[in-house]
Amino acid sequence: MNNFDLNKYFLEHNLKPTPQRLTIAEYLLNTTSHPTAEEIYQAVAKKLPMPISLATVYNSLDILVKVGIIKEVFTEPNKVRYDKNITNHHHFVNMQTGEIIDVEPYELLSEQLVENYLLKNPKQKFKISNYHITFYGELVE
Amino acid sequence: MNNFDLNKYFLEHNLKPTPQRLTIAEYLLNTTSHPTAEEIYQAVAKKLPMPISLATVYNSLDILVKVGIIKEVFTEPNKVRYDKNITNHHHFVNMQTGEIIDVEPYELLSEQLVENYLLKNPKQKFKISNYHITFYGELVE
DNA sequence: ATATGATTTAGAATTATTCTAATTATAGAA
DNA sequence: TTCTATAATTAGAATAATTCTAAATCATAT
Ligand SMILES: [Mn+2]
Ligand SMILES: [Mn+2]
Ligand SMILES: [Zn+2]
Ligand SMILES: [Zn+2]
Repeated sequence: MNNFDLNKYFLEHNLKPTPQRLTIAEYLLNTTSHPTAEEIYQAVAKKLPMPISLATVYNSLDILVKVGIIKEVFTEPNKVRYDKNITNHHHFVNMQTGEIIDVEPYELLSEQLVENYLLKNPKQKFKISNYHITFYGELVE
Repeated sequence: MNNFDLNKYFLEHNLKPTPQRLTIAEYLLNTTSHPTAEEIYQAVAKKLPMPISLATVYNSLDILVKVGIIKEVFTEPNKVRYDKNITNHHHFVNMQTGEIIDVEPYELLSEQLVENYLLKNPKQKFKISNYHITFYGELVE
């Protein structure tokens, strides 16, 4: 999504495309990392001509989550990260660096997985609406 | 694990079986819920004859995690929960109540899952040492 | 131009957690 | 037994992430 689309997208969702919101969204859409609010605040503060407050960063992120441009991810204790990748996907945490890498879902397995968990845990009837896998490990080679 | 075992277990791991630690461990071992430090603090304070400090709860929980009597679970933003179930397992979050229920792993699928994720994401070579699934949904019937 | 509501802001407040430094408990040496 | 070293606990301060509050600014429609 480029700047033009972003502006349009905001208007379509009845969101004022303010410089703060646009810069935050643009920053997220141009990174594959999964930054925290603080990291976003630091980066966006440098780009904007006017000062920005951390409250605005949190407000904007909440709004962007609500309209569905971004997602929140919880992979670590006491830290929320934000993700431009809004498709269903999973995360690999590099235990050496802390880096979080997107992992594509495997639909065939996905169906099997949910089915089998339903069978395997018969005591309570779950209706699973979604699930998220966090992989932990390291990169090799 | 009963009280006697617990005492023995502590000694075997060079941990003084203090009333605070024993009461915290005992509380966790007798619940299937996944309580927070604050919930544990409240419960344990009632049981102990002497007062206990929240710092001791956090200290003791860290130690119990380190020796492997309990595990930490992260299913929600900005909240760590503690789990007596130290086997590899997953969690189902009841989105209506917030309740967290253990979900048994399905080993056959598990192997397939890891294998396939390795195949499906060939750009970077992951060495997956473990993974955790959080299911979201509701209970039916 | 003016009014109105939306947005942003600085800073206070809150929540979860960790740190600090003093106090208490305990086990082993004398 | 007393002494002593070390471990454990404590209250409260500090920190980190987030949310709240209430005032200031901005934008839009009259
Ligand atoms: Mn939020
Ligand atoms: Mn901890
Ligand atoms: Zn992602
Ligand atoms: Zn569990």
